[in-house]
Amino acid sequence: MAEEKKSLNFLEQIVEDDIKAGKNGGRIHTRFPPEPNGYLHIGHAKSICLNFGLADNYGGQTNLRFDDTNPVTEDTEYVESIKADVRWLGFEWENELYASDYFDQIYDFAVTLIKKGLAYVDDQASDMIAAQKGSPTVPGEESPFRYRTIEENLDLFERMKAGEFADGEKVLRAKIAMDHPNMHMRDPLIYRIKHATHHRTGNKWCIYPMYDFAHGQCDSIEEITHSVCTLEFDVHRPLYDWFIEKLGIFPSKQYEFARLNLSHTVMSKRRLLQLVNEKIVSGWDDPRMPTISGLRRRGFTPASIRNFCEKIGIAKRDNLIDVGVLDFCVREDLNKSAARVMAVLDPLKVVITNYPEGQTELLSIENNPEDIESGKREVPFSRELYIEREDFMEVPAKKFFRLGPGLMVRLKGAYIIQCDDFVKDAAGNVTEIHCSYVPNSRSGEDTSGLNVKGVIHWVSIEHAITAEVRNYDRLLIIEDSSQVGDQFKKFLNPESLTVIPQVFVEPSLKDAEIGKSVQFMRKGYYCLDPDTTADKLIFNRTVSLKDTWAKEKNK
RNA sequence: UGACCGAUGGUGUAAUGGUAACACUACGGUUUUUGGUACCGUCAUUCAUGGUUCGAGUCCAUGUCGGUUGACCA
Repeated sequence: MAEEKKSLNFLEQIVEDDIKAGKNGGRIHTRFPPEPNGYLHIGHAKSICLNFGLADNYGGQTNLRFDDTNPVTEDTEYVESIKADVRWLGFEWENELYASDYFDQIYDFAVTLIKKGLAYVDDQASDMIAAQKGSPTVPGEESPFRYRTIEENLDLFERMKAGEFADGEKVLRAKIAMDHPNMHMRDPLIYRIKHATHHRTGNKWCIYPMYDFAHGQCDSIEEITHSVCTLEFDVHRPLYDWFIEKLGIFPSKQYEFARLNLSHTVMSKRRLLQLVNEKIVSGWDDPRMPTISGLRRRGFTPASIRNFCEKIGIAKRDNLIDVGVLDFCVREDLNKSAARVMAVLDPLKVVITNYPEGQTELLSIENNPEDIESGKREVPFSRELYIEREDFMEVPAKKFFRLGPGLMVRLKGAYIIQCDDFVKDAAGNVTEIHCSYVPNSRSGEDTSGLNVKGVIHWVSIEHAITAEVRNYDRLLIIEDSSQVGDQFKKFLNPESLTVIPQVFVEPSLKDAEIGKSVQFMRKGYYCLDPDTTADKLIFNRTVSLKDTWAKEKNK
């Protein structure tokens, strides 16, 4: 019995060590903690797969917890989209929770801190507080309000809660050390006044805890064992631990991993929002967006995204993953499942001169050579066809295995044809080509003995239906958007969306379902966009097929 | 210029002191009624220097480079 040793990432290692040491009775409990102020993106998918995966693999549970401590920016619209996206990715949470569920408890935690002399109300304006913070190399100064009595702090904090003060008039701060080398430990703000309506608690509260005084407390209340977050929270960990220790509550532990950076796109919520607000994209679900909803509309499958997250790994060093990896994952998945169909995107008319006028025959073509179970469909063939313009060359290049004067190709699932002649317009463009077919070369019953190298796709003009095609490509022309900051808009790819208003597709596509992926043979994977109407089919390109001829051609 | 984190092929991720591996990309080739898929092959003395050790990618020290961190955001 060959024992295959699966290599562990550093978090799995920690979890296994903890289980071995009997920590928390061997219990594993993680959480995915989005703030409901934006849509989920592929970076969140990495975190979702990590948190749910860790729990799944070690018999644990995962909570979905909305980090809703800032009523000004948060909304239920986002809550709903986040839930839908997590489910679509294939995960089911143990408990649906909200930081706002714990506002009473967190308030009590603050009171506890005040009573221990570890928190105080500061009356200063934010710029004053900021000035007193000092800098990484210069110690901060203590607030003149730092040594108020416990009674006074208790009274003031209660009156903050009661709504006696305006926004910004007072804050509650933890009393740690103004000369701490870690800036986050210099008496951080833990409560602020915001007279705003919260999406869940309405107007019950006018004070709200800050992230640092909410996240770890929620983790602790839920007895989360492994609180996994991204690297930038590393510097918050001493504070995370400080609150838990001073409060004497369940000791959740925080661990940090490197967030996903994807090439040729932007990932920060702020920049994605900018693309939406400035109408550079059509919305959060624009197929060019790295959002889960954008990827879904683009035609990515949940399995392809999960595989992607598995493939890129978990570590602590900064990384930049090439979008090509995502392309690979979706091709890998769709290759097995997507039905093959024929679509001509850039038509060139072909007349089969020796095929009877008015005759039609139905050819039976397999739906997917990778999946015999998928069966066959009937495709109509007739005298006049469209083929792809790029499949004909007036003066064929070396190694061009398609049509040109005197050259032969197989029409996929049909006959072998030979190009006899072509017609040009006044401008010198080829407008149609004349071919003759080999009657005994019909696919599956070929007795011609001919062996042609090229196989091309086609549609019967008489039977074809039309559709709009939206070809998507990478959002940016540069790999690493982190190097250009807010200048990223200067590097938008003008070809991130190319619309082809009218293409010709085989009639079976009349019954295409929204969101279902198909392969346009020799072109790429496409899926029907929700913008589709009764009289207009719209297909999004998920990803093109690999094209080694494109490379050969450019040699 | 403080604190913290990191450094392994073009890109990611492994190797848990004992022969540097896997995937993607790229480049060759085989198969193919998709120039797709599948399959085969090619591409590395682990940032530098010193130390510990029989043995170091791994441990220690110093340096270099990169990242994070100073919102009444999370």
